[in-house]
Amino acid sequence: MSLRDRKRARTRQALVEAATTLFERDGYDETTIADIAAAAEIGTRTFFSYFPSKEELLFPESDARVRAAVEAIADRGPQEGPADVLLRALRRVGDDSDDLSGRLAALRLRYIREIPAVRGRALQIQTDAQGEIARHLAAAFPDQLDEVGAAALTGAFVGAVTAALQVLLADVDRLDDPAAVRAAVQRATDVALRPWSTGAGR
Amino acid sequence: MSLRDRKRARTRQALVEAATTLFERDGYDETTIADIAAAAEIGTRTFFSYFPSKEELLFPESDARVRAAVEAIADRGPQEGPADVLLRALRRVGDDSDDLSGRLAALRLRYIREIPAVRGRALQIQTDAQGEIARHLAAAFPDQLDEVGAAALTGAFVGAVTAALQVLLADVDRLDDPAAVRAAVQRATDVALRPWSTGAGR
DNA sequence: ACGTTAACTGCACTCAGTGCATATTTGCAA
DNA sequence: TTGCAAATATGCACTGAGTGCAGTTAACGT
Repeated sequence: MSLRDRKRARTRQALVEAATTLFERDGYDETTIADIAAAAEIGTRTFFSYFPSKEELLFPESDARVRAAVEAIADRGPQEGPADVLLRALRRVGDDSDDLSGRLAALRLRYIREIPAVRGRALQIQTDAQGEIARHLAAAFPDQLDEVGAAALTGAFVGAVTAALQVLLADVDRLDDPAAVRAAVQRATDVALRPWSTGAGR
Repeated sequence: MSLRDRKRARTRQALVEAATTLFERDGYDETTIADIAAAAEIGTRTFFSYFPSKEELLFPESDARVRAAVEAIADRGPQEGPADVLLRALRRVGDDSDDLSGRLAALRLRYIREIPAVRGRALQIQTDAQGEIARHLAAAFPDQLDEVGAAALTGAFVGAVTAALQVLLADVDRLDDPAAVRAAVQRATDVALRPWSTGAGR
C-alpha cells in the first residue's frame, strides 16, 4: 500500500472521527460539512472527494458487510440449502459488525430514526446489498433458484429480519438488550424461512 | 368541501401536472422547483406549502394505497388468516392503482431507478406503509400475532414481492408484460407465505 | 532529479429548503 | 353587506449541500 493510499485512508478516517465527535456534540443538522472538513484539517471542497454526501459519513464501510455475506455464500457446504446459507450469512454479518457498540453505530441508529435523509440512505444501502446477495445466491444454487426466486427468498428473509428489528428500534431501550434482539431475529428468520429450512448447519 | 379546499386541491393538481410535463420535457434534475411553481402559476415560496420537497411530487397519493390495504385488513372474513388478508390487501392495492399506466407513474418508475433521492423516498414510503400494515395486522389477529411476529410476516411478504418486482424493474421491457408481473408476484407470495396459507379466499 | 499523474484547494455558482414579515383571500357571523 | 379572524400566498434574505473549473501541490515511476 503506497504512501498516497495510506495518507488517503488516514484522512478518510479522520473525517469519520471528526464527524462522529461533532455530531455527538452539536447534532446532525447543526454540523455542516465545512465544520467537519475543518476539524479534519482539509478544505471544504476536498471533502467531496472522500464522501459524496453528508449521509455517507454514517456508513463508511457499508460494502464490508456485503462482502462478508457474499463470502458466506461462497463458503457453503455441500448439503446446505439456500436458507441455511442465508442464515449463516446473517450470523456472520451480525458477528463481526460493531452494529450495537461504538459511537458511530450509536449515532447511525439514532439518525436512522430521526433524519429522513439518513433513513433513506440506509434503506438504499440495504436494498442494494439485498440485490447483490440475491444474485450470488441464484448463482450458487442454479438448480433450485432462478433470479426471481432468489430475489423473493432474499427479500423475504431480509424484510422479515429488518421489520422485526424495526419494532425493537421503535423504542431504543429494548435494543440495549441483546437477548431481545436475538429473540426477535430468531423469530423473524423462522417466519421467513420455515418452509426452506433443512436444519443443516444449525 | 369549501371553496378554499377545492382551490387548494386544484392548485395541488396543477403542480403535479406541471411537474409531470416539465419532467418529461427536461428531465428531473434539469427541472427546478421555481420552474414548476411558475408553470402552475404560484410563487416559488408557496410550492413548499403544498409539497415539502421535490421528490414528493412523484408520490402525490402515497397514503391512498395504505388506506386501501388497511381497509382490506378490516374487511377480513371470519376464517381468514393473516396470510390471506395480506394477499387480499396486495390484490386490492394492485388493482385500483394506476401503477403501470399514466404519465406520472411512468416517470416514477424511471426515476426510482435513476435518481437516488427518489429511490430513497420510495423506500421510505414503502417502509412506513409496511409498518402501518403490520400494526393493523397485529391488532386484527391478537391471538395469532404479536408486534414482532406481525412485523416479520409483513416484512417477509412485502420484501419478497418488492424484491421480485425489482428484478423485473431492472430491465424495463419486462414490466410492460402484465403476465410476467403477475407470475413474479405469484411466486414471491408463494415464497413468503407458503407456511401460512390457509387457502381461504383464493 | 524529473516529468507525469493524482490529489488538494479556493472561487464562483446553482439550487433546495427555511424563517420571517407582509399582503391577500376566504370563511363566518353579526 | 360588512367586518373580523384564520388560512394562504408571496417576496426577501439567508443557510447549506453539492458541482465545475482552474491553478497549485504532492507523490509516483523511471
